[in-house]
Amino acid sequence: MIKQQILENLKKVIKDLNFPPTDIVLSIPQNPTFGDYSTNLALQLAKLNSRNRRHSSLDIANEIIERLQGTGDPSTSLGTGSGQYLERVETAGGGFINFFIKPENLANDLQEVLDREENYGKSDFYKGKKARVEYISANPTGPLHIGNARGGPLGDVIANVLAAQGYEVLREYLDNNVGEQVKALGATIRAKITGNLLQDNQYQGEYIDELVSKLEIDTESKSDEEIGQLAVEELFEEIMADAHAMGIKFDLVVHESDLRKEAPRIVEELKKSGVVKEKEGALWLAPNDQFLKDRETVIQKSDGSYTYFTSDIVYHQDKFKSGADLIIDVFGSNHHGHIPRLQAAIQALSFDPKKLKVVLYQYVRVKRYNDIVKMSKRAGNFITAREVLDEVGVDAFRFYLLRFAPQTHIDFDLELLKEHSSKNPVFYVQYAHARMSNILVKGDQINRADKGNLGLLIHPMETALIKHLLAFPDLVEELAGNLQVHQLTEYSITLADLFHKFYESCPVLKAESKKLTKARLALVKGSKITLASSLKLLGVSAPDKM
RNA sequence: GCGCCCAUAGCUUAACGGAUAGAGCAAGUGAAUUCUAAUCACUAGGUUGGGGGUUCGAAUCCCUCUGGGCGCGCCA
Repeated sequence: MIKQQILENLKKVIKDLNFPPTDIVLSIPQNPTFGDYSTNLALQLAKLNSRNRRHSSLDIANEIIERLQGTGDPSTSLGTGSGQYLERVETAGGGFINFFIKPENLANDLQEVLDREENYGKSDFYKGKKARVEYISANPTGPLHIGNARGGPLGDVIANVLAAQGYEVLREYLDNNVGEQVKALGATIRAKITGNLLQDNQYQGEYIDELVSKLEIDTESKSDEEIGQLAVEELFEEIMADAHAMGIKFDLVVHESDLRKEAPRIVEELKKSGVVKEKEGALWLAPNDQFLKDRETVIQKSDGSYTYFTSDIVYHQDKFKSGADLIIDVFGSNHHGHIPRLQAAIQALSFDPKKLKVVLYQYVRVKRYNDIVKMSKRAGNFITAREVLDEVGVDAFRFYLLRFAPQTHIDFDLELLKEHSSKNPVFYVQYAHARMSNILVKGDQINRADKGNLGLLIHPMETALIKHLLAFPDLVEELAGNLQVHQLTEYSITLADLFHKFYESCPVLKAESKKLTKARLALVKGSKITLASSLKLLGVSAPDKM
């Protein structure tokens, strides 16, 4: 691959020139007049290289270029003579180094995509490493609502990306099936059945009525807690069904009722670490951390029972004990206060808190006639994930929620929902895939005596498309590190865009020559491989017809 | 009061500290002897909430103000 060779040569050159080692970024500039690949290396070196301040970034850039030109070996040389890869290298913008690659050489790199087929974009970089990804983990006191449904596709795609990079991934869900909330739900249902007036702090909403008719509970013989447990079991099943409808399956479901059994043990362990103190008859996690000093948290209540926090410490200890190298929690933003405490507990138990990465997402807000709908399970005014899912379909649902960085506050316009679904860019992307499939099916039927030559793909639209295809493996690798998986939607939209443009300007089956048809078919195939891979990571279908 | 997140075109939003801030929707003008018009080309739309600072370079980092979301010890 040309990009890798340029990187290697740059690395060698900065070593030869005695510059300090630095990460070299070789990116595809948005503006093609800045070359096929570009690096800001000289600008970075000028900053690092204070002892050599007489060198401006432009001087450094020219020095690097001069050295590159002289590397000699034709196969990897950056010389611009015949048989070599580069058309030219130039400096611009005060120190950027811009590489212009001969289009036919760039086109030959397409072979890599064709050879790897559905494995394109996968790597075994993290082979032997284990990752655990927890997501959704919604309270089973009501149906999954659209606000926190965002965590589903998000966690799912993070897991997909990690798996594509070689991690052995465990997808897991925590079912909070015990605690005060369960009693409160039980009390609500009892009140409904017995006809007593609902007090404050009880649950409302139609789903309560549905539960009442579905469960047929005998209120005489059962406590609030027992009633609540029945309800929570039912709701858990519904949440799992909703997750399934979103294309999500879990490898492991952990019930908090099981974690609570280990609560006494974990309290003892924390005591031994010296981070527990007794106050007002309860036990508190009180780590020696300035930031957490006034945020002590109860781990055992004065009545001897335990809290969710205690369960979560047990849970995370299990995750660490299982030998996971990477632990990811996808949480709604309202959990942010929980995180430093959890990290403190992990530290107290002598595990490495750096292995835990928390992805916080903001709740999706729903607008109805320009008003933001406040969503609360207790108030019963939420919009369920299922309503939206049934309305727009799973592909549009996932793609929409995955398009934006998790920390952004999405405002979802409910009244434009239907229209929104047909305008969702997912269809633009899927249409591109259908076009690719269609061309390949037809292309299969024509006589292709000539062997294709990828070097014929030198139209600017072809070059732009090829460059984008070649960037895919780097993207997936990067996402496994930074978890910014929304970039995959961006990538697939751009790929579709480039393909549609290529389609308009470069006839495939009706190209000037059979050879060109063959080469273009290869490009269509490479595009299809790459687009299908990115859609697969997103959990969105790649239709052959639309 | 303290803490976390956000503010980019009319709307929804993108952009490892990089070059002329990029898309889609909505608006306007075009494209059918053509591999799928769920497409393409073009037009219009921006002082990246305000003000300072750091930097060769800031939507991005720091400070501050404004406006919104979320959270803050016996809920989960």
